[in-house]
Amino acid sequence: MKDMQKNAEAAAGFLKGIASPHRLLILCELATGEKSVTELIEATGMAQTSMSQHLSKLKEENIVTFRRDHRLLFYRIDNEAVLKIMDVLYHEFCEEKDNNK
Amino acid sequence: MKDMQKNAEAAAGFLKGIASPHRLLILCELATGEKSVTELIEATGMAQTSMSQHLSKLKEENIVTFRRDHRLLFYRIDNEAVLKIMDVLYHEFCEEKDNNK
DNA sequence: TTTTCAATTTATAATCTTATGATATGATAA
DNA sequence: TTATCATATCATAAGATTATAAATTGAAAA
Repeated sequence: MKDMQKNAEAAAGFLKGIASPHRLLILCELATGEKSVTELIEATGMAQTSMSQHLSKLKEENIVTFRRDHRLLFYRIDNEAVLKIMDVLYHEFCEEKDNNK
Repeated sequence: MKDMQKNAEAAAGFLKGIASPHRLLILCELATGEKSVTELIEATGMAQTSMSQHLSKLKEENIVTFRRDHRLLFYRIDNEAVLKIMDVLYHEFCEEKDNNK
């Protein structure tokens, strides 16, 4: 069982896929359901090119997929592990702040 | 509740702390209990300077702490969230492989 | 068909990350 | 005290990531 090295590389690649403030923000938006690229841009205030690049990275790591509806591309989260990790992150970095508000 | 930006940055910083094959390997070693830097170097085959830098990054993100015993520094995981995420990663990137082996 | 709209791709410069080698520190054994 | 062991820090070059601007694609409306 010395694929630990290989496993670590795969896991690290996956983590790098989500280890960015912009991509986490995108994922938070998608957590409530699929959204078009335009909607994501409006919701996050990111530049269009930047959004495209971040979505492309999320696709590369098999974290999101999309479907086309007319001119619009609708992205959605397609990864169980990411949902679990977002849950952990929510408790660690978002929930506490609500309480002592 | 528009600290989403702030929360995303904090969470991304934390994720970057573990999003490295080397640091994941270190964390796997520490998952079985505390270890000295020398033990970690032997177990992972990493260079001494590199190990020191990675441990330093893990300290920065409050993922590990250490205690001194004579000349040796013993590091250990000191973060619940990281343990939960490692559990998710294990199921996603390690467990499957055992089965179809 | 041509134009327009939604999105991607390409190119590039700025910034981060990482590995490596050299030096420094701090604790202890000689 | 000095030498040695365990570890950290510093400096630097190579590589990866990111933001931005410009050009490109593909679908559909005119």
